Amino acid sequence: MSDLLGKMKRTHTCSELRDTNIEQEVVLMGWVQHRRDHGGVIFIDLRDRQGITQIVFNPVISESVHGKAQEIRNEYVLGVRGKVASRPGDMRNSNMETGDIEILVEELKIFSRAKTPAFQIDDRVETSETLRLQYRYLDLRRPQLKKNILDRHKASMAIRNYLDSNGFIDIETPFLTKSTPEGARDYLVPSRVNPGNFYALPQSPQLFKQLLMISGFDRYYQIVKCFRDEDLRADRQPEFTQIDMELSFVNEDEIMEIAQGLIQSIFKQVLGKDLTTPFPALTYDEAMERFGLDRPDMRFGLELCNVSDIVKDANFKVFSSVVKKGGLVKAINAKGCASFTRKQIDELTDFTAVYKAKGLAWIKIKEDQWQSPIAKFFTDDEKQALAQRLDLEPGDIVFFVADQPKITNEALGQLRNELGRRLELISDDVFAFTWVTHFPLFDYDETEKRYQSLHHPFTAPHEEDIDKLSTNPLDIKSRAYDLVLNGIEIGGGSIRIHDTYLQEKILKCLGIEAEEAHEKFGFLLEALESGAPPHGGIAFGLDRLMMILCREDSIRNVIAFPKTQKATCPLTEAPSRAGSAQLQELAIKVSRIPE
RNA sequence: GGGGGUGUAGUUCAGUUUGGUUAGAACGCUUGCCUGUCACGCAAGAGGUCGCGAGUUCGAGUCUCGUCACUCCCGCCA
Repeated sequence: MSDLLGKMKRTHTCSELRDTNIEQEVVLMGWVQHRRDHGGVIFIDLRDRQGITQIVFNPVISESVHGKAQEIRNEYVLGVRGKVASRPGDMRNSNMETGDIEILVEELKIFSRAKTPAFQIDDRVETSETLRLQYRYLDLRRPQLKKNILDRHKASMAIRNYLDSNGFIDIETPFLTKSTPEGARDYLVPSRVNPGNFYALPQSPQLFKQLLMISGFDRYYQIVKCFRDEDLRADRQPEFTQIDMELSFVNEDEIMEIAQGLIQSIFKQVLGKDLTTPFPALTYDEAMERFGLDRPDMRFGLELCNVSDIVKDANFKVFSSVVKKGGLVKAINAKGCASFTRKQIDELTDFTAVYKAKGLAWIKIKEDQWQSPIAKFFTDDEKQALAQRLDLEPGDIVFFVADQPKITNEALGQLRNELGRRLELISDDVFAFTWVTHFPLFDYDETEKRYQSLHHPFTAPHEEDIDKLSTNPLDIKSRAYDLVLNGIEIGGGSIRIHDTYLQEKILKCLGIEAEEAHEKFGFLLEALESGAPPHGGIAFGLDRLMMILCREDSIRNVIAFPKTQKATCPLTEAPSRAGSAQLQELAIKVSRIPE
């Protein structure tokens, strides 16, 4: 039988007692982290959310309490009353915050006995993902995961305080709603009272926050769950959290300034780190040109270099024919890496093949010659031009990818990141932010033969580009911006279209007919006609941001109850089959549910 | 949908290349001893469907095929 709490009242946490508390009578409550039974005296590390304090059971103080303490095992939940005692000099533990003191226990309550845990509650012992998720409540007792969750709370408070003091209003938007016109698959929820009809869980509160602008709540925010039924990744969960904001009567500069302040405030509160603002900004075109990706990791150099013009007439047909077909030949000079082995080069070739590059050409620059399978194809003039453009010096190795622009940029951009990792140019302690602006408004979907919004169809184009709608839509730049941190997109937003006429033109360009538009989000179009302020916003992925702040490499480690890669929860065993009575009530034909 | 990695004691792993007697280690757990430890120490002990299924073989943790789970990536998705 367990002891009850009774009149026992916790006076302190396990992190706060110090030398100054000596002789005080205190009551601590918590879990047993370790026990060290010396036959006579028993030491126990008592753990709670805040920390660990050593408690001591000594038969000299109480024979009966010491006897009872012999039963104690790891993870038992205890309440102890006793006196704070100083630890004599060499018995102090400088590794513990509370290492100068200990509690001499006079009264012991065992609130709860615990089975031997499925894994040790200790960061030093790695455990499989399944087991961690199945016993998530034990996993959350471990220091690192606990710290991540507490840091997330700090971030959450920083966000609320900052946005509140900047005039933002926290407004909840519905989870049971209608499909939002963004790319991802929706999670559907059947409606019992409307048989055969479904709600969609929101992929983001996009339409609602625009409606709130039209309502006049000129600064809105929400820390809000969003849902996307797509395959998972280390940085993607089917339900994730956004810091969602929308503002009226502002342009992108103001939004970016406020967003920077928010990030600054989060870093200050969570890490105590002062970030310098404004963050640097790149246009999309510049990011693609220099880094090959729209989310460049700015912690290191190794920039990409376009050499298409130099090799366009080269005897090396792989290069020249690509250029003639409108492709791109770009290169990275890995300074001082001419010592790369054949094996290393092969690994890098395989690496770029993942991103569809057909090959990875290379040249090692030696003192007197170029060592390379392709060097012989270049004239002396071409070699000289390459050497100058790429700043080639003896000891360098330069990698080339030649392909359609999309593939060249992606493959070489990813290779750049890989080289950064391999050459250890990337530090966890550096936080390199950059804005990426002037995204294309559309891209072209080859399979569906039509234009698609890169962001979403409510993103405003730059004013000077509007007349390209009828001539060259792919040249239109949008008023969208992403915030990139260490090569990871942590947020993005845009100025929205607040003009019905322009909105209709854009929808037409996207091939969305009036009828279809009306059916999908007619309510927004109608609202735009009811007095819409100029407005725009931004949303940050809180999980990704916390992942970087906590130096984790998976967002699962900053989410209390995440899902596996198959989108299941080993703890609750969700998703699970529904009973046929339940399905019948929802008017879902049971016979069509696969066994 | 596709490619890679992993799966052996409660946990983390070794053993698989080259099939061969009773499958090991560390931590954890149990019991005993121990009054100053702090990942206490010492001694003894328990603990195995080698993910699952089939096949090859005199013989499979080890080879083959299938399958499941976890994970990383491509596709997909901001």
